[in-house]
Formats: sequence, C-alpha cells, structure tokens
Amino acid sequence: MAYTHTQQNRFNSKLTSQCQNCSLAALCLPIALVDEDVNRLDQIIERKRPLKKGELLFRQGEKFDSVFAVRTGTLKTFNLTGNGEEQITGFYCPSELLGLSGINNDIYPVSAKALETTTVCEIPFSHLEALSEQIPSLKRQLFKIMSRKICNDQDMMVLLGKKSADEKVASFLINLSDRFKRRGYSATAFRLSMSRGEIGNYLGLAVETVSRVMTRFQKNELIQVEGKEITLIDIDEMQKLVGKNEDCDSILKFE
Amino acid sequence: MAYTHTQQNRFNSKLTSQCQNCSLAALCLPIALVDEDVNRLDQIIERKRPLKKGELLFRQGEKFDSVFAVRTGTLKTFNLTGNGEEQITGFYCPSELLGLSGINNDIYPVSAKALETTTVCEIPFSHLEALSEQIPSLKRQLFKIMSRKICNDQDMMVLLGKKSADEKVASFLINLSDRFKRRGYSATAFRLSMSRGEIGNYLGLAVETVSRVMTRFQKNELIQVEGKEITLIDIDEMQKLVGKNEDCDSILKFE
DNA sequence: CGCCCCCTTGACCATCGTCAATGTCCGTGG
DNA sequence: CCACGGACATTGACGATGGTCAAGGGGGCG
Repeated sequence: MAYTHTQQNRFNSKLTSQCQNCSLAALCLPIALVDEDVNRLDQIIERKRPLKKGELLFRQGEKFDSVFAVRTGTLKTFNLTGNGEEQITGFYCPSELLGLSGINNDIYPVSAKALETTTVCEIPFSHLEALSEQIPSLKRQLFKIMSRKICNDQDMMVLLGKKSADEKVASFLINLSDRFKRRGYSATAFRLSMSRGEIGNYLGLAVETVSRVMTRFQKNELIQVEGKEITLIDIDEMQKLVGKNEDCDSILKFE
Repeated sequence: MAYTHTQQNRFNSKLTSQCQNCSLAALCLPIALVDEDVNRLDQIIERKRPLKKGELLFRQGEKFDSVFAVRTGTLKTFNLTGNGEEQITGFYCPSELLGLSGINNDIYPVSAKALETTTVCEIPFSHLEALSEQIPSLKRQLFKIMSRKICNDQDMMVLLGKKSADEKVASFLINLSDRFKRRGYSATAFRLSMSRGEIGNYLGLAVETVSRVMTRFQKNELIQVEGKEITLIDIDEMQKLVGKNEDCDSILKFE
C-alpha cells in the first residue's frame, strides 16, 4: 500500500503535480490546499495495485471503510436485483470519487467493478473524517462533493423519468464529453469503455434501442461511431436535443 | 425567529420531547445528543411562520443559506425545464430535511413549494457547519443524511429507469407508507397531499396512467381509494409487486 | 484459427402517452 | 343558498415509442 510514498516525500513538487493531474483533482484542486495540507491528505491515501477488467473494487453489502478516487480507467457501480440482474447506477472516470453512498449504513449499497484496467486511490473514511476536522476547507469540500452528487442524481432522475431514448443517449454522450473535457481530454473524440448493454442498462433502455439511436445519430451526422470509439460531430445540435423535449421534432425524426 | 425559546429553556425536557416528535427527528434522534448539545442545536434554528398551500419556501437559483426540516405539512421540490414545465424531484414529509442540494453551488438548484399548510424549521447552514465542528456526532450525522439521500435517489433512478407503471405506483405508495410509519403515523391509511398529476410527474407517468393503475389496484383489492384518502389493504402483495419485475404476471394482470 | 461476446438490424407487439369527453369537488360570487 | 367556473380525476379510444424475439455479422482474445 502507498508504494510511492518514498518518492513522493522526497520530491514534493512532483507530488503536488500528481495530485493536480490525477485522481484527486476533484478532492484537492477546487480548494487550493497549501502544500502542507496536500501532504497531510496524501499521507492517508493508499495507492492500490491496478484492477484488471472485471475485477471488483468493493462488493455490495461489504463493510464500508473507504472512498476511492479513480486515477486511471473506469468503473461502474451496480447492484443486483431480486432475480440476479445487474442494475448499473453510475460510471466513474478518472478524478471522480466513488463509495460515498456507503457512509449511510457503513455498508456499500452497490458493487464497483472495473470496466478496463483501472487504478484508484483508497481513502480510508475515518482518516478523511479526522483530517477534515483539521482542515475546514476539506470538510466543506466533502459536503460539496456529496451535494453535487445529489444534484447530478436528480438530473439523472429527470432524464430517466421524462426523456425519450434519443434524449437519454444524447445526454449520456454530452455528459461523458463534459467529464473528459474537464479532465483536459478531448471533448469530441473518446472511447466508450462500457458496452452498449451497459449504457442501455444505465439509461433504462434496451441494448437494441441504444444501438438504433446511435446508428440514427450517425446517419444524421451528429456523431461518428466506430465500435467503442466515438466522435461528437455536432455538439450544438445534440445540446438542443437534450434541452428540449418538445417543439423539436428536429433533424432526428426523418432519416 | 425561534419564538419558543423562552419556554424551551425553562422546560428543558419539553424541549427534548419537541425535538423528538417534530421535524428534527431526522437530525437529532439517531445521534443521541446530550441535553446540552440539543440546546446548542436548538439555538441556531429559526421557526418560520407557516407557509400556505402553494407558497414557495425557496426558489430555484436563489442563494443557498439554509437547510430546512419539515415540522408539519408537505412540500415538493421541482425545477423548471426549458419549456416552462415543472419537474418534481421530491416530496418532503414531516421530519425530513430539504435544501441539501444547495450546498454544491451555494444556490438552490430547485424550488420548494408547500402542498398544504406547512411549517418548517430553518437551519442556517453556516451555523450548522460551525456547530458540527464542535459536535462530531452531528457532523457524522450530516454526512449520513446526505449519504442516505444519495442511496434513496439511486433507488429512485432504478425505479424510473426499469420499472413498469404498476411497480412505480406501488413503490411510491409503499415508500410513503414507510415514511409515515417511521413518523408514528398509520402505515396503512393516509392522505395523499399531492395530486395525481404531481405523482405522475414525479414517477415519470402520465396522469391518466396513475389514475388507471390506482383504479386497477383498487379493483384487485390492494388498496382502497377515496379521493386523496388512501388505505393500503394488501401491503404484502404490493411488496411482492415491487420486488420483482418479472416471473410475476400476478394478480394485477387480469381484472 | 475459432469461439464467444458484442453489436446491429428487422419484424412484431405491449405498454404507456395523447387526445377527448365526462364527472366530481370546491371555492367564489351573485 | 345556489349557480358557476376551474382544477382535478376518471375513463375510453387510439397510436407511438420502445421492448422483445430472432437472425446475422464482426472483432478481439485465447
């Protein structure tokens, strides 16, 4: 655990830049910790060995003790329904935090599985809580992260409840685009690390519907698809599509 | 503000029982504050004049500064879509906290409107945050409340994304029932303070569908409906209906 | 090289939304 | 007190969106 501590402590500036580029951006960057604080935060973090595709980071029902920040790769969280089917509740990209829903009952209410080779930082929650006593801005930041999660989930609820298949898929792609952009990656060309089936599961759509919508988007020159590689060609048009749910029998209706 | 302080300080046990019965249960009860702490919490709380049906507690886009605990009555939170339509994101019963989603951007991302005459306690967030410095169990409780909200929202996402109209309505009724039960009210007979339209909006269903489902539930003797008064007759059967989404073309399929 | 999983496409059908008509309750004002 | 208007609820008929079933193609990994 924490196999890079030695180097980090020796090259402090390197450490900082690590935190800026990496998984902890969501946690550290917005609050401008002083070096000393970054150091303290860094010391409670354990860098775990990489997960291979399909490996579980934590399992539904397990005792909660840490939250995790994604460094590289992607994960999905899901739970299993009565009949053993998977219900995907979220995808997590680099710099994003997962595991927060475990605070409630000291148990993870979902499982988390790597969609590809993935590395994460483990942040023991008890340590984080203790540290947040000493660094007020850290505590406030934690509240914000949880609050933001609540906001995002509510947007997701609206999406699931009220939007058409087209709107769901468009929203999903734009959402991914935004997340990549914020990370400094291309907002228009990226790789979908999840399968069509997983997208459909997440969006409340059948695989076939996801496939059909993406094909149609392509025909209408909104996107360019090639397997898992995707390019957003006309983001503006997609944005419009997402914003409205009526008065907009737009471009997509006729092929 | 805090118009009962004088009495409360004189009759401390009365104060405690107030907090136990009332809106603050969600915040206070699970953490067994000592009297002194209850007192400190109580001092930052402002009891506002009652809201009449239709009045707004806070408005989407307004500066965030407080969370609210419902004392009596019900509220809904919603936001407005591009075309001016309402998107209901939650209903809040006595003892429940609302406003947490404002922490993120220091702005309420939704509006909150009273569905009937409603009283709330206002809890200025800055004070709450400061107080949570001094009472560690209070801070932990805040984390828990937010985490629980995340869990609930995720259940809601599954409901919206994957469930049939029957399952949605059944879940909704059982959810309300549980909330009333926990409050010490009847779990089987209660009044729906929201309209069918609002239920539909919340569940991602048309009014007509809500109406039809409830009529069918009544025919099948799962519930008894009389306007806004509702009685759950066969909760077990409803539970089954909610749990499964297949292998269960049950009682409801034929009328 | 071959298997398996994932993706795509088509045909069909169920669920649920839309439209329209009618009924009910309630508050307001004549 | 009753008549009226408006919001809410119910019910039926119809049609569209999207799920299901089935078949076929393609790509990656052993």
